[in-house]
Amino acid sequence: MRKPTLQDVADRAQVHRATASRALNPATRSLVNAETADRVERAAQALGYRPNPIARSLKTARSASIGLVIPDLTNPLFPPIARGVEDVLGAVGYNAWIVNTDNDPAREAAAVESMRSRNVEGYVFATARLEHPLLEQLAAAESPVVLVNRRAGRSDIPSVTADDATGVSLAMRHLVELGHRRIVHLAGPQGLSTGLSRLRAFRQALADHDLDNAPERLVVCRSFTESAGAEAVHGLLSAGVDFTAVLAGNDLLALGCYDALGEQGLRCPEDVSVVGFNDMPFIDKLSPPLTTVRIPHYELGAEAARLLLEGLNEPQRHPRSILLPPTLVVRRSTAPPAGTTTGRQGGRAAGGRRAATPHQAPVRPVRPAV
Amino acid sequence: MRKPTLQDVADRAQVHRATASRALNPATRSLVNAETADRVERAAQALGYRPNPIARSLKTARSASIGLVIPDLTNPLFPPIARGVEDVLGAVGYNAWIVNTDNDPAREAAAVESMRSRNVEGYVFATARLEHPLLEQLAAAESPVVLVNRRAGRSDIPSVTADDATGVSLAMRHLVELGHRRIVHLAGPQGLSTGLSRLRAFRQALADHDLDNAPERLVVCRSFTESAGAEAVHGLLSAGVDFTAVLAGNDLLALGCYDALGEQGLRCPEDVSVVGFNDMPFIDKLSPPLTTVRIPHYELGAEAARLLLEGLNEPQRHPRSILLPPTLVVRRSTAPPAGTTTGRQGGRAAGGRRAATPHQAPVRPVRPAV
DNA sequence: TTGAAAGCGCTAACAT
DNA sequence: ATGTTAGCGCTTTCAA
Repeated sequence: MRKPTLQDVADRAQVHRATASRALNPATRSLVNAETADRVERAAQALGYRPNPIARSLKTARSASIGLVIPDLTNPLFPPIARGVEDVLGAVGYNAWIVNTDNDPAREAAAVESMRSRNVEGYVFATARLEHPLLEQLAAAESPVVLVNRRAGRSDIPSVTADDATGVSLAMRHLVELGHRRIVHLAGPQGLSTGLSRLRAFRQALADHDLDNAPERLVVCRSFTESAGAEAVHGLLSAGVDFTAVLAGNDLLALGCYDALGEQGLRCPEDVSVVGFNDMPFIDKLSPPLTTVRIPHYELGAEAARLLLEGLNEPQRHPRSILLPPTLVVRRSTAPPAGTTTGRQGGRAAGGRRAATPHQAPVRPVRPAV
Repeated sequence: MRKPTLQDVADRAQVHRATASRALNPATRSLVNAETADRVERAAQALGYRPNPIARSLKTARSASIGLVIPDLTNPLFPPIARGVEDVLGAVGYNAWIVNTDNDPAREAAAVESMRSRNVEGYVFATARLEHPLLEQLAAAESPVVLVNRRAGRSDIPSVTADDATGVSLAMRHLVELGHRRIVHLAGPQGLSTGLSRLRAFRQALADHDLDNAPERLVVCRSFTESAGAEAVHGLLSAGVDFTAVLAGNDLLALGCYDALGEQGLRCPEDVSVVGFNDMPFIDKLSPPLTTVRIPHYELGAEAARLLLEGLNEPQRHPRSILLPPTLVVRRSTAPPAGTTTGRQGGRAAGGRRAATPHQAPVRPVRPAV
């Protein structure tokens, strides 16, 4: 039994296949006599007819699908974004074609070309760098593109990102209210909007709280990875930098921070408080559970998909970018610095969805070792 | 500048487009005069010609892509499998179309139909259940299908899975050598091959080591989730079941086990040893780091892709299934049971790639509370 | 070895 | 309101 085509349906309904096409397409159904349309409908039903999207795509140059470009699916950040994108698209009959670039521009370009040749109607990029020729090129060609999680340098490409400034501000307020004054920032790569904006917000927070902007308490890491975080903290400790808390540019850097502190015999939070960024899956299972700025990744993906669909439907509409509010999730990796007589509750300031109940660490006059 | 078509290339090379097609297709290139072929090649190069896969697919009913059906991308088990599949496929110019089913047969069926209509050439399923009508149906229709991670009840569908029997055996030997005699198994759902085969292997191991097959020390969980694991252990504890170690059906169940033990004030490994299954990302960051049976998920995916490609190229070949060997990764969640005078090294027995160095827990006569 | 012709299944001008 | 016609870009008989 060959798969029925539109011609088969038309034959059975005794109409021309063009009529059958119109009857079956919701957008053109009104052009055809209701009775005829019904007949076609029933014929299609009876035959189990399913339109062939390949043929349709060849004709229309559309595909009901978009490309989702991510660095690497095995980075736990991205699956929730992908699900958000897919769930929104799926609701309107669209699909997402996922590609991993491993941060390789050549792979990215190849993937985009491959998707383009398959008539994807737009792209969601989670790989944006501040300098990003391919994105510039797509934007110049007016390809529908939405950035998610990170932005590009030219700000006229629509994006959906977390409000890093607010996130950093919440985290810093929390630390300051606990009594910390010497806070290190492990900044992410400055070629990424997330790395840059969090660093800027850190500087702003230092100013807001009248804290020293000591250059030695800032480390720009080469990547958002556990090993880069560990390396950074080892460097700080061996340089004898004085600090009681670390604001990590993301959770993986915080993880590396845990590793390095552990190796040096320093305890968290008794000796050093640590705050992460993202609240990635299972990060609450660390010991101690990590205080972190939660970013709603699923919603980021969902909003990005909505923005892209909007762009597809109303191409002339002015591009928008969306900032989603992060929240601080206070867990047990933050506590008053050693030497503090009373830990002050950081609760209200935290703004997190969970109550802020900093672990009351035994007060011990420990300093990061030289 | 319109995208160049084959006709444009043919015009430039002064040949008919059929000739151009032959020249550009490696498989048919030998049919055409070498010089002519070269001319076509250069024309294509000059124009930046890229074949249109949609048109090709409409004509040939092939697509150079396959469907990858997984339950949920946000389960950390699956991204490595997906990468393994994609990397192998990518090397031969194939793509994978990833769909999430959320374990919903209706979604799965819809997804498969959607992929089929897009001419995918085969499927890798990571969602196999022992009873799986859709898989039976695809197998009956001789659609190229390879199962990964889990198998179906009918064993004639090719699959790539871990050798669970060996994995369980390694884990049980490790526990027994540490001195455990009363070991609980948190079994996964018995409708999944992983749940079933690990349970069977557990029973076998009890027999091999002359341990009591006490029914109260077996809990079949409704799902492979943290909450199911916690529930199971709460049940055991409130029923007063006597045990010193837990073999969890997977890492998430082990995680739930940690939660429940913690809530009851029991410590791991001092009071109860725990072994997981999978060695999923970041599971080594738990406190204590989880001893677990490592399954090579990336390789599972890679092998599945190879098997599928093989099936596409040699459809008549007899179906094979592949078992990949797991290894035991001994970390700090396993130790001699309380009351043991000397912890025996379980090293050689473990068979893991890391040396087995069980944490020497202080010996305290603690029992799971009633 | 190459060209001619047909057609994969569908949609959209255009005509009636 | 429906049918006619043409064609999306490619591959593959068939004929020369």
